[in-house]
Amino acid sequence: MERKEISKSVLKRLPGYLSYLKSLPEGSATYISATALANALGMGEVQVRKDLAMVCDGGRPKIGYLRERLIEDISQFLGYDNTTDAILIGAGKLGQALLGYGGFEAYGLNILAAFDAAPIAEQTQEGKPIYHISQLESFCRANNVLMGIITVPAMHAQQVCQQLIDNGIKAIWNFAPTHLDVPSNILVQNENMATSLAVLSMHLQAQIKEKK
Amino acid sequence: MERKEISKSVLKRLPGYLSYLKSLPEGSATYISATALANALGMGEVQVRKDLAMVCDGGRPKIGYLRERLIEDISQFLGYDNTTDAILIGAGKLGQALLGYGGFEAYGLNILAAFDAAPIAEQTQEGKPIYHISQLESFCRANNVLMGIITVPAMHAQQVCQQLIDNGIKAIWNFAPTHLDVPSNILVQNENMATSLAVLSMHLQAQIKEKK
DNA sequence: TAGATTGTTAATCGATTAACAATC
DNA sequence: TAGATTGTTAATCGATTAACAATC
Repeated sequence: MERKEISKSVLKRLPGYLSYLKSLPEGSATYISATALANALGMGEVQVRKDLAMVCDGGRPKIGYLRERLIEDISQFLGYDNTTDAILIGAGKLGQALLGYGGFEAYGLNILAAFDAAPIAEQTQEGKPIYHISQLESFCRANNVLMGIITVPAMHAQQVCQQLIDNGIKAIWNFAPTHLDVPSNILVQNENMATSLAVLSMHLQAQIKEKK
Repeated sequence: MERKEISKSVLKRLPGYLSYLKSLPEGSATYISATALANALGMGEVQVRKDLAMVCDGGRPKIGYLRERLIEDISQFLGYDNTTDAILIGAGKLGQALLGYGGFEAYGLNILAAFDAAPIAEQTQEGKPIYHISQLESFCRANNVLMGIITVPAMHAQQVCQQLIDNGIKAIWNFAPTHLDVPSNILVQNENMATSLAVLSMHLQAQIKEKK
């Protein structure tokens, strides 16, 4: 398989295919067609086929794709098979919820530790260490961490972001509802609840109006 | 101002403008230009101008937009000024973090209560009630709730989703990492962590490869 | 063979960007 | 007036969809 340049829109759909494929019971058919996948996820079948073409080499006409193989290919493409170490800054409610969420391992994400300006405990219920923010530097150097998760209040996010970059972080998952200024080689992925809410409440407004 | 049809992409950018405008200190200039906004958020200025044109009626050439007015217009457009009531299903870690997060009020979202198949407490630390899932129906009827937040494990999400729809919910904020099948008049907004992670880890893979 | 499916090439659609006229 | 800015019209770009040939 030749690895072509992949667009962000395709990339964002891949986890959906993967999770659906994985959710199929053990005894399911060995092969699955793009048509079946598309129907299950409410998408166009051509789109599914094109997306799959990016990550695996070929289904078989009239039969479809080898399910197990497809799972493997997508997982590998998304890097789920080799884990990424990350640290989390801001051990508040949201931060602790993320620390406690066991599900990230399935995505190859391993949160090593949390940092906070005023740690309330030495570790979480699950045993993940919570350090004072002053330990950030030495920890990053020692563990060669590349991903940082920001769950501090918006007010402090930019400053924390800068600290992360200074310590070698290359990718930032930002839960703070604010824009972060970063150099072009650093990637910020905003988990923006406000954005989702905007879409939802616009839909409700339209529905309410319609009813009148 | 004539309310035109707004695209999702524009809609998703509006909260960003709003939060930046609100973050400006009290004593800031009365007017702000699209150019200034664009620079601050790292966007194209034409795009900002076009977006703003959707929600407010006109800035003044050479001067810009009235900052206060812009905040008001975007807030109103996004429906932040009239609150939406919501209920949350699944009072696990993530559910409780969302229940406890005070910031949603600023977005006009009011989570009335949580429901769970096995409630571990009668209410959260913050005093939000946690009911048994069997109470869902009567609660929805009594309070005319239109938005539901799903924070149950993926396995149960579709079933919970159906219950919500049966009880009159029109918009669903889905935190479960799974696809939900719904009728076309119901909106599902997926808060998909896997999607974000895919983008982030792809970036890291590219960086690591580059280094070699 | 007929039919279901894949994969590719072309057409469409929508969103972003560029160019420019209008305004203060 | 000159220059900064707005808002609009046209061009570009990218992604989705449609049409179709290839395959088993």
